[in-house]
Amino acid sequence: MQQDVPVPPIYEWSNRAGGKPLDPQLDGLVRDIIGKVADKWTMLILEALNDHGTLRFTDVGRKVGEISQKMLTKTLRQMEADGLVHRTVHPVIPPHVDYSLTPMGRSLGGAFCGVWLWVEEHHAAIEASRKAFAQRNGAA
Amino acid sequence: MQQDVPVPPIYEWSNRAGGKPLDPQLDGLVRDIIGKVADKWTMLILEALNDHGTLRFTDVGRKVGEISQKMLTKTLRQMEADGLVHRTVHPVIPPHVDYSLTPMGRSLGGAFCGVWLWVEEHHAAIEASRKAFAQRNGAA
DNA sequence: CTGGATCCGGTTTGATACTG
DNA sequence: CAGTATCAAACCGGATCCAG
Repeated sequence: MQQDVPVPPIYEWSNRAGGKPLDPQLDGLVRDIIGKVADKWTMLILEALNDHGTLRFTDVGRKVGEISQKMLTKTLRQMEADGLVHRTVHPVIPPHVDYSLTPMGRSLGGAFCGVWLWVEEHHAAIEASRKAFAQRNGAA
Repeated sequence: MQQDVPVPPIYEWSNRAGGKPLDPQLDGLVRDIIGKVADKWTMLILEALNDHGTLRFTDVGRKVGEISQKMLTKTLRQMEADGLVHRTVHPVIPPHVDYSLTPMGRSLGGAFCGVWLWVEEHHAAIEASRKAFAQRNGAA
């Protein structure tokens, strides 16, 4: 494990699934959450809302970029069920629905911050690695 | 590895996609990386390797849990191409292949640490939120 | 043991059309 | 505008066979 991590008292990540027997039920839940949270659209929507505070349905899609309204709806609903986003329906015509992050959603955004920074930092290295890999294999 | 990228001080997350015009190409790459990195299996494998240092093919699958051999192979290959894992083939019989994280892979593990902690912290709240949501909707 | 290749069924996703 | 309904395509996973 990494030893240069100055995070002794807190729950160590190596502790989580190290060799420790977790409740199979809890493990299942955690796994399920990971599966949903570690989702491309979830991350992008999370970021869009974290950035802009409150957005309407269509605007979320615009900020996210290339997303079908089906996935937008589905992901938004999932996030709402998980308590990550708050959905406000204004009963007017035409319909007006606002989405914003809940405090929990914002905290998840903060947790993902490290990942975003990582991507920013390493995208060049990844690109290089991919090229090298393609050459090693594809162009044997 | 990573280079002299002109990443000023600390890239603020709200700064990343705030209203700043990024290179569309760079944005596409970042989006692609997010799509791969924010993957259930990638995260799980990353954790397994981060935990155990070096694992053989079959052992990675065992540590990850419920993963098909197809997905294991596929994800491992992708991670290798991206420079996250190092694949060592020992030319013996029977074959022996070791997988371990590269420095970049370990750093990604560190970046995800915050997400793991977040899940540990909030899984109960999520569960509660889901129940409440189900009741608001399903059991109207 | 470590995979690649393939068939096959179930799930997810995307594009499009339609509604209130 | 904010979705839902529908159909087709892509993907995932299991099982199996095969090769080194």
